[in-house]
Amino acid sequence: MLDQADTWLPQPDLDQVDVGTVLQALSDPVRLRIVRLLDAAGEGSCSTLDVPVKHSTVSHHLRTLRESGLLATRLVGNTRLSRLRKDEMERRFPGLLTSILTATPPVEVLVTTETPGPIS
Amino acid sequence: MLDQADTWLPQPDLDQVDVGTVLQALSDPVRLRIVRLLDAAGEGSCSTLDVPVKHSTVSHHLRTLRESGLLATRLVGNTRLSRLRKDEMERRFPGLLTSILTATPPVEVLVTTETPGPIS
DNA sequence: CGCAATAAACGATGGAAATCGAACATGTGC
DNA sequence: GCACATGTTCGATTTCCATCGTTTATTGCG
Repeated sequence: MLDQADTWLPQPDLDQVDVGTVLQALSDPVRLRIVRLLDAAGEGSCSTLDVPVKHSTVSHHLRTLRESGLLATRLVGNTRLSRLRKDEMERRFPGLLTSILTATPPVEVLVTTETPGPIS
Repeated sequence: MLDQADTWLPQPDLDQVDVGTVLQALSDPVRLRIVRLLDAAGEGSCSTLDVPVKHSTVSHHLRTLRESGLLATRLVGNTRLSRLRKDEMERRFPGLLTSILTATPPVEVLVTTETPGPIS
């Protein structure tokens, strides 16, 4: 492993990835959290990601994210370090990932119903 | 025809909308198509949208999109014209809708699945 | 006042996906 | 070699949701 370059899991060419596939991958709350964690940490593995599901489920989500083009996974010994394909995603879908990662959480307000006009 | 202002269906305040909710709404292919059609046409109703599902299903999707903050629906007679809340979405999630609406379809590549043999 | 048109509300159903546990594979270190 | 840690894969289960047909409500029109 010392004198050898990293090996990577197969990943799709982003030119052949549809934006609907990416949105589908990001629609799951756990996967969205994984994406945010990876953006903050740079890299992460199945066991280091702090998500409220079991390891087998995390593995499934990481596979989904990788097959949708969002992640790149490199094999280091016994662990698999995944990272966001941020630059490539930015070239393929400019502004998409950035807008999601920089999105602020919703404002916590008690009374909410904005009704522009009377209904009945 | 009357001198009365339009009435609108209730819609959420975008400040209280989570980006995950929007991604969830956009993850469905039919809803993504509806969003694109509305972006192109400006406005549309349940019967004018060209989607491959029944009207009741379109109604359900329009409701989902409206409750996620993506659509505003105004009542005109017995029809309901929906439009994208594009400007508000741009302020709440800068770049998100734009990146999705301007996303190019995946590149169609001719892939030879056979082994690279001699060209006969 | 009926009648057609538009669309939402309702209930049911089929299929897809998330989740889990167990089994299996692989690499690490003693 | 053996025990342990890390992850994937498989099968089963369960939950969610897209879809549909029907019904209900409202509007517009004769």
